[in-house]
Amino acid sequence: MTEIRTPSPRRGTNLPRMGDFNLTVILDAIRRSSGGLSRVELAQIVGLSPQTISNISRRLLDQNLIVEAGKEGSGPGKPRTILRLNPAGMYAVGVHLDPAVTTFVVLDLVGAVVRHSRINTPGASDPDGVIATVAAEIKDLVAASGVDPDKIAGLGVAAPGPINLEEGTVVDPPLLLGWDRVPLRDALAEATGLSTLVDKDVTSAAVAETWAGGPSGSGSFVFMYMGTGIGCGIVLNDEVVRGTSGNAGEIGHIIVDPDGAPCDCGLKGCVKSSCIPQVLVAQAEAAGVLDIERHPSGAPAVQESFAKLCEAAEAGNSKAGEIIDQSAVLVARAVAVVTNTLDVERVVFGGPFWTLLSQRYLDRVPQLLAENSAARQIHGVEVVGTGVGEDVGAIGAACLVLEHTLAPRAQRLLLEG
Amino acid sequence: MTEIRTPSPRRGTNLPRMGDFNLTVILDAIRRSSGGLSRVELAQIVGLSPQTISNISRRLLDQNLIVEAGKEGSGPGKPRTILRLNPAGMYAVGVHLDPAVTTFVVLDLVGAVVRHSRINTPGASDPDGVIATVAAEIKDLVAASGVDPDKIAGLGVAAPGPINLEEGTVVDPPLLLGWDRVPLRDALAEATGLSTLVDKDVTSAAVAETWAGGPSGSGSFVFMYMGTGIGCGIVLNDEVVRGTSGNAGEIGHIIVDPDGAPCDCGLKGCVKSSCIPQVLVAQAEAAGVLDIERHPSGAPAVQESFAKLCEAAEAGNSKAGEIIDQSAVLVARAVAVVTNTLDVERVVFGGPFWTLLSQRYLDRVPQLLAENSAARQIHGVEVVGTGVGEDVGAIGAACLVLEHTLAPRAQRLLLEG
DNA sequence: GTGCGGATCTCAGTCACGGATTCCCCTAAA
DNA sequence: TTTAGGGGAATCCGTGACTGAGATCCGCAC
Repeated sequence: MTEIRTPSPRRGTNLPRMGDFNLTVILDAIRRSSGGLSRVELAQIVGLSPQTISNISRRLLDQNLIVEAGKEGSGPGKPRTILRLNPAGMYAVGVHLDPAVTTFVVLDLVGAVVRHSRINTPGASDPDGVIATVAAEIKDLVAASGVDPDKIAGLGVAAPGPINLEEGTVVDPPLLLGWDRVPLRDALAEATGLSTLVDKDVTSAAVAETWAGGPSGSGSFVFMYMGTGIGCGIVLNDEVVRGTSGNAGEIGHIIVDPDGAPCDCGLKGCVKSSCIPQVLVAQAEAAGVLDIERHPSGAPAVQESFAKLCEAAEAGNSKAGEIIDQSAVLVARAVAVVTNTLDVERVVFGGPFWTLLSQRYLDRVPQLLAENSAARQIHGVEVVGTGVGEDVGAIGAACLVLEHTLAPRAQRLLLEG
Repeated sequence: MTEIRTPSPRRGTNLPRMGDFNLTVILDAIRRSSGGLSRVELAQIVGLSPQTISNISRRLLDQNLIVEAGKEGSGPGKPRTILRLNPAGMYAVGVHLDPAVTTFVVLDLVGAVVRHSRINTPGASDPDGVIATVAAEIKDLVAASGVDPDKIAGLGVAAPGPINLEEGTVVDPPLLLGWDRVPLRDALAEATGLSTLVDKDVTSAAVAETWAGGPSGSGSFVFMYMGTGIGCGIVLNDEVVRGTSGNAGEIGHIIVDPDGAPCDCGLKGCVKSSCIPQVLVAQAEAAGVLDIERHPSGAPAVQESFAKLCEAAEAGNSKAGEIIDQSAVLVARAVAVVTNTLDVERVVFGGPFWTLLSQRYLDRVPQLLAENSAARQIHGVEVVGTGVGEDVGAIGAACLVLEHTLAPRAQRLLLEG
C-alpha cells in the first residue's frame, strides 16, 4: 500500500494516431451540431484547413459514418454541402444490469434507440446461467432489430459498483449474491461474440449525456444519477472521469444532514441514509402518507411505493411534498460538495427515478446550489434534467462503445504499451 | 444561468503540435526518471522509434534543456549515453500570496530552489503599491540569484481562492480588502516583464508535487493542503484539474462532524468550522492547553499558537494530542469524500502546517481512509506526506510556469481558437 | 589485433497537414 | 437566355515528423 508503483510516463504520438484523432474530432463536431455542418464550417470550428477537412470527410464518407445531406445555398456562390451523421453507419448494444430489471437497447450512431427490451434481473447465483440468459436476450434483440451484425461495434454493460475496470469484473454486486469477481466482460464477449466494455452505471449515464444528451452533454458537468442508490458520473472538459479502477462517483457517504438518521458507516445523515428512495418511502410510511408494506420490500416494491409517494406529492399531499422537498435540499448539499470540489459549470439530473422528482427538484436545487457555490462570484452552475429518458443506464452502456470507438479522447493519440 | 453556452468542440491537431508534444513527452520521461535515461530506454518507454528519440534529443540538447551525462556500459556493445535534465536550462519565479507572509522562489528546471525570500504580506488596500512591492522583490530576488534573465521562463503566482483563471484576477481575497477583481496577472506581467500565470494555492501545490515531488507526484492523486484553510489540489492521470474557472478543490464545507460546531453556512461540523488551525487553537484555549490570546488574533498569531499546540501534543500533553488526533479523524472523512468521488490512488498531504501534523496524521489517516474507501476491495489508497517542504505554495507557483511550458498536457496538441 | 554486440546516426521513404491554384456550382444582373 | 461574379470543394505540390534499413561508432572479450 505504501509502495509507489513505477510511474508510467505518458507515451508519445505519431502520424497515424494524429490522423485518426482528427477524424474523431471532425465526427464529434458534426455529431454535436444540430443540423449537420458543411466542410467550410468544420474547418472554422476544428481549426484544420479546408483541404484536410475534405480528405477526412472522404474517409468518413467511405466508412459510411456520414452522408452528404443536401445543400445549403445562402446568397451567391456554390452552396455548401451539408455533412450529417449517418445513423445507420454504426450500431451498439447496451445492457443495464439493475437490481430490479435488466434493460437492453440497440443504439444507432446518433444515439437513437433502435430497439429495446427488458427482463427481470435473473436472481440466480449461477453466473454461467445468468450470462447465458443475458447473451440470449442480446442475440434475440439484435435479430429483431434487423440491424446488420457487421455494423455493430460492440456491447456495453452498465453495472452498479464497485467494479474493477481493468479486469472487467463486478465486485461483490448487491444484486447477484456470490458473484464476486466474475469476469463479466470476458464471459459476455465470448458468449455474444461482440467486443465488450463494462462500466459503472453512473459513468455510463454520464457518457449517455455526452453522446445523446445534446448541448447539456458538453464541457464539464456532473451527472446526478437518481436510482436505487444515488451516485454521480463526472465529465471534465468533454472527457469522462473514471478513476483508477472505474469507481469514481461514489458519493453515498457525503454527509448532508447533521441531524439525520444513522448510517451503516457509523455516522449519520449520509446521502445513502437520508435521500435514497428506500429511505424516503420509509419516511412516508412513518408519516402515514403511504400504507406500510407488509412484504419484505425488494427493489421493485420500493420502486412502486416511491412512485406512489411522488404522485401523492403532485396531488397536493403536503406531507409527501415535504418529504420530497426536504430530499431536494439534502441532495443539493451533496451536489454542492461535488461541484465545489470540481468547479464544474453544470449539473445534469437523470436516472430511473428522475422523472418522478424533476419538477420539485428543478424548482429548488438551482437556488440552493447557487447559494452554496464556492465560485458563485465567478460563474453560475446550471442545473438541468437530462434529455435521455429512464433508460439512461442501458443507453449509456451502448454509448460506452460509441464513445470508445469514436470520441476524440486524448488517450487515442497516445501510443500503446 | 439556464442557457447553455454553445459547445466548443475539441479542435484538431497538426504536425508541428505533434512534434512539440513528443518533445515534452520525452522531457517528462527524463524528468521522472531518477538518474537519467539513455535514448534506447526512452524509445522503449515512450513508444517512439530510436531515430525519433535521437532527433528530439538533439532538439532538447540544442535548447540546453538536457545534457549528455556520461555513459553507462554494461557488457559488450557501445555504452548508452545518459541524458539528464540540465538544471540550468530553464528557471521560473514563483510567488505565494498568503494571508501571513508572501514567499518568493527562483526554481531551476529540476525543481530545486535556487533562491528564496519572504516578506510580510503587504496589507495595504492600494493595489498599485502592493504590486509594485511584489515586483520590486522579484527583481531583487532574480538579481541576487545570479540567474540569466533570458533563461527565466516566467512568473507564477499562487493565491488563495476564489480566483478567475481566465481573467487572471483574484476575486474578493480575504487578505487584501477591496482588491476585488484586480487584474493581478496582467499587472504583474507588466511590472516585471515576465509572462505571468495566476492560479490557486492548492492547485499550485498539486503542480509542485507533480514537478518536484518525485514518484508520489505521478498518476492520479489528491493534494491535501493544510494551511490557514484546508483545500485540495486534484491531479488525474498526470493532469491537474482546475475546473471551469480555476476554483476546483474547495472542500471547506464538506461536513465531517455531524455533532460539530456551527458553520457560517448554516450547517455544522464543516471542515472549515472544525479542522482548520484557527478552530483547533480555539479548542485548545478552551481546554486550557493554550493561554488565551488577548490580542485580536491575526494569521501570524494563529500560526504561532498552533505551533505551540502541536509541540504540546508532541511533548505528551494528552489533551493537545486528542485535539490533533480528532482533527485527523475529521480530515480523513473529508479526504474520503474526495477520494471516493474521484477514485484516486493516492493522497498527498502538504502545506505550511503539514510538518507540524505529519507524525500523528500519518499514524491515523491511512487506516481511517482504508475503512471508508468505496473501492477498498479493488485497490488501496496510499497516504504520503509531500517531499516538497513548507514553501509548496511558492514552489508550486513557479512550477505552474514549468508545467505550462514543458508538461505533456493533451491541451498542447490541440489547435487554438 | 580481431570479432562481436549494442547504441546511435545517416539516408531515404511514408504519410498527414497546408498553401496555391483550379474546377465547379449557384445567384444575380444584363 | 446569357454572362459575370462569388464562394465551396478538389487537385497538385511542398513541408515536416515519424519510421525502417543500413552504416557507423564504441567498448568488451578472446
